[in-house]
Amino acid sequence: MGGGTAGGEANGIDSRLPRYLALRDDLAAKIAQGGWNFVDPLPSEMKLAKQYGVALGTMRRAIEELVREGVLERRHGSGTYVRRSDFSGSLSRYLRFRSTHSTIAFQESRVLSVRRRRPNAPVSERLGLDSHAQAIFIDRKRYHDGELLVTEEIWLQPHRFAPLLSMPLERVGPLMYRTYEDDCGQIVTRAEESLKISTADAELAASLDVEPGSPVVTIERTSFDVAGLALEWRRSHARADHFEYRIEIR
Amino acid sequence: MGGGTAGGEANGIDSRLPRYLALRDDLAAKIAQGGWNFVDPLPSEMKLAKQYGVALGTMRRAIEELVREGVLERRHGSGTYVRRSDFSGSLSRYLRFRSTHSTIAFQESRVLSVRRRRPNAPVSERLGLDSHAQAIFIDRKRYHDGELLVTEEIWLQPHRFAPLLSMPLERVGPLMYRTYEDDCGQIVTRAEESLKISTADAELAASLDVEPGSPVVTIERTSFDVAGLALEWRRSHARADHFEYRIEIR
DNA sequence: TAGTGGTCTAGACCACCGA
DNA sequence: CGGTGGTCTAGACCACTAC
Repeated sequence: MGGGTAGGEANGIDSRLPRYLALRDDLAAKIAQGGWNFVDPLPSEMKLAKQYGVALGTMRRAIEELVREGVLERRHGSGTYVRRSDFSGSLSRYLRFRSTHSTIAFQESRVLSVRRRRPNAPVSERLGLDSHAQAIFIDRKRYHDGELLVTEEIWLQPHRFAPLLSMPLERVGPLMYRTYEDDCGQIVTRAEESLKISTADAELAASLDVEPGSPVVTIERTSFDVAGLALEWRRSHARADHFEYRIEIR
Repeated sequence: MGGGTAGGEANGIDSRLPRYLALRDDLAAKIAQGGWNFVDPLPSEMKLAKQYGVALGTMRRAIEELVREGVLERRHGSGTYVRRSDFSGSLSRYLRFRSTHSTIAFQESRVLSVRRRRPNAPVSERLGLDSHAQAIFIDRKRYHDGELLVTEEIWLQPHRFAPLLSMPLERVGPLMYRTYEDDCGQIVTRAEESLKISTADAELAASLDVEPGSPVVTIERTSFDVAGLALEWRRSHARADHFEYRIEIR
């Protein structure tokens, strides 16, 4: 049958979206729920198309969406896989701390605590939690050449990241997003980041080991999963010296 | 005929690329040369497909590439157009200067000079110029509420931006990318940006009207056209107070 | 109402991977 | 070699825009 005149669906999450978008959402939901792992391929395009009762091209387009979003990965003669995000990167990809001369990434990361804690209103709102609900809170510091460069507070969806509470602290860092994937099955696909310059008050100055009044970079980030749920909110304070931020604009 | 077995091409720029990519490059080149304007639509997909001797779907895919890159824009019942870049935006989209309380974009921009000038080696290299060649140099300042917040040096490809040399200064700003399009026919489609924090030396402090030693944000950017040529390199120094940078990571 | 882009189908051949 | 994704075709109907 040609055109949008539906045939025999039944399982679409959505209603008046184009089929390929409904399919995209359906696949996204399944991925967010851990329906497929990182090592085995999804069913082939052909199988998925038949399973959903759509043409191959339509299924391909749905998959293409998720590939563009960095959620899926195609390997030519092999199959389509859930992507192990090098997104873990964003920071490591975009942030660099210049060690005197050369440009080197972070060296050490230390997680000071992981516990349940009630966030304040703005954080609570960003995570879409009830105002009195608890979240998971992580306190973390980053060093380079033994020098403390970044302090971070990280707030997480309480239900999705419960496994972190019972892990030894050393195992939580240093690659948070990797830990999210491996131990909690949560995949971050998108984030919003904002960067400001401020000066260190006494407390921050002490914890970053700089003079009070020194410039400090504050980065706030909200990270989302495939389905658009805010998984994490974090705020990082970084020493402004040795700091560089790179980005590509399209 | 099915499959990649070519039919009757002849005009493709490229050889062993998929057809839709060769088409993309061909269209891109035509756009970069000003082959189509902003107000009239390109020939319809059907016409283009016939003109190039490919199937409609193949031509659509080529166009889709350029749409994703922000070069073309589709308007449903109307046609496909060369996009007037709101990229002009990157700054206005990502950069915000917080005026005490509210978040407002730039207000005023003043171009101090536009002239030929020989860039130093790093800039020269970024623009892909001979080491002794001249470029076009622009000196610019930006104000908000009468307060000077940004000073900028802008270096441009000498041949492509010659029209700027004979324009009244007031007409050059404040929307540079728009000027590039309207008066020079140059469309920026991509940019790389890097951001650092430094402290103002005497000269910079004077020109930004802050105390020497105050924190200053330095943003360096290289901008490219559809074909991948570096059109512009610029460096901006901004007062760190009232400064915010927002970005989405994908 | 004519023409444009948007969605969907069905089926072909090619290029690559892994057993 | 069989199976997977990658490219390409040809043609249908839908949704929108502009006249």
